[in-house]
Amino acid sequence: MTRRIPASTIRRLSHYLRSLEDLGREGGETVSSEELANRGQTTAAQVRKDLSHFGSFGKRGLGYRIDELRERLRQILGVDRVWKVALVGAGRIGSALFEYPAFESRGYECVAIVDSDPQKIGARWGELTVQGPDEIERLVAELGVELVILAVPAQAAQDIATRVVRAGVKGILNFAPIRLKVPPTVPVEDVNLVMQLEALSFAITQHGSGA
Amino acid sequence: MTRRIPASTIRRLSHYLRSLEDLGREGGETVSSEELANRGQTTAAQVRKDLSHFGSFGKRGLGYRIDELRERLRQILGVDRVWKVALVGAGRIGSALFEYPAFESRGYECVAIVDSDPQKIGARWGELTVQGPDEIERLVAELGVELVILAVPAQAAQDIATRVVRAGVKGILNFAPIRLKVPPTVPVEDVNLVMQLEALSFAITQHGSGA
DNA sequence: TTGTGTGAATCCCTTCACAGCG
DNA sequence: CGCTGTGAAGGGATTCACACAA
Repeated sequence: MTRRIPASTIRRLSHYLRSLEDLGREGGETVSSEELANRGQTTAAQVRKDLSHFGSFGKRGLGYRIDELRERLRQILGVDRVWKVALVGAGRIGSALFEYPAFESRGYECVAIVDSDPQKIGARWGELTVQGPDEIERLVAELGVELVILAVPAQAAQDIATRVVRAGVKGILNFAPIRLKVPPTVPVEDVNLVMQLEALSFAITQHGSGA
Repeated sequence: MTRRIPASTIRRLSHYLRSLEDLGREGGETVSSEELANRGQTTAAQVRKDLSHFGSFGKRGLGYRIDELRERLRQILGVDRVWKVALVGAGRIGSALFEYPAFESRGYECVAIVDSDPQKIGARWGELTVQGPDEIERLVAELGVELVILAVPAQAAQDIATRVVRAGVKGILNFAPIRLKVPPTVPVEDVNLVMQLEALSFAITQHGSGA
């Protein structure tokens, strides 16, 4: 049904959904593409074009009904349901994510925590107990884990990735600074803070010397 | 000197620099654009085009000298020096970043930590002491802070951003889920994990229904 | 009149192809 | 030869502009 959608469009859709929330207006009211555009860094035409890829659910002369648009965006992004997530790596990054409130409120439920450090195995994190790495396959299968957040050191990441994919995981949010080799059917999102810092230092350096 | 460089190019340059490191070869040897391409998700032509924006420092018939290319990439990205960073927000994310080893090894030096929680103020983190938010302007000025990592709750983020920019900060790595309003001369990089999770759930959802 | 939906035009990034240098 | 550097061609995403519906 949907054509090939570029990643930039998805990022914007995610942004529109966020914008709807802090709009401070009732669900029955409407928003215009113009308004949505002002909240992201984009244009009204871009908003309409983005949405038009998925059907036409705006009202001419009025705009988009907020609750309708929200529901539609949730469907498109696939967040109109709960995703079961396993956290692999119970270090600093792992614990930061575990406590991250936006996480659960957006429909991502952490159902398992795994770490290889014997000191951590058995520890209670809220309702969960940290499990050893041997348990991964069983946990994925028994709990129906669909997403894995991979927050382990680089040298351990590929092995874990291979194993969880084989166990049936459908997507990976990867914090390890390596390019994971997984089948093309399993999407991987890389979180790369060094890259983002370098984008900053580049922008600053260019700005100074360029102008 | 340099033209308008798209963000995608910068991301790739950052990647090339990383690839040079885990190439496991001496600095005096050479790499071809082909090899570099195989390590990123790109093509040989793309590598050459990316590099050509900044001059021609490859040798025809041979490739690029590794140490020369590394030095050049560092210059381009602005990481051929140490950047002084202040960490604002000493919560989970903050502590994760503080401990992140890649951080310091890439030339980003954390020179100050700030938090508004009275329980945290005064705590020792390595060589540093957590400071109160009133100190921000003074710290930025006295320590010559150039980058700020903003890891505070959304409602506090804009205020901090405005203040550190006024105090002379040149760039911000923003973990708060809002779009910061800052002058166009101050680049902001947003770290948005929810967006990345949504990109995953979109990809998985589409994959299942589309094919 | 207002604001959507959408072909057409534009712009920009990527890829191609090859001249040219080592 | 081998591999870079780069104009030219190609493809995709953004922007424009306007018909049309409420």
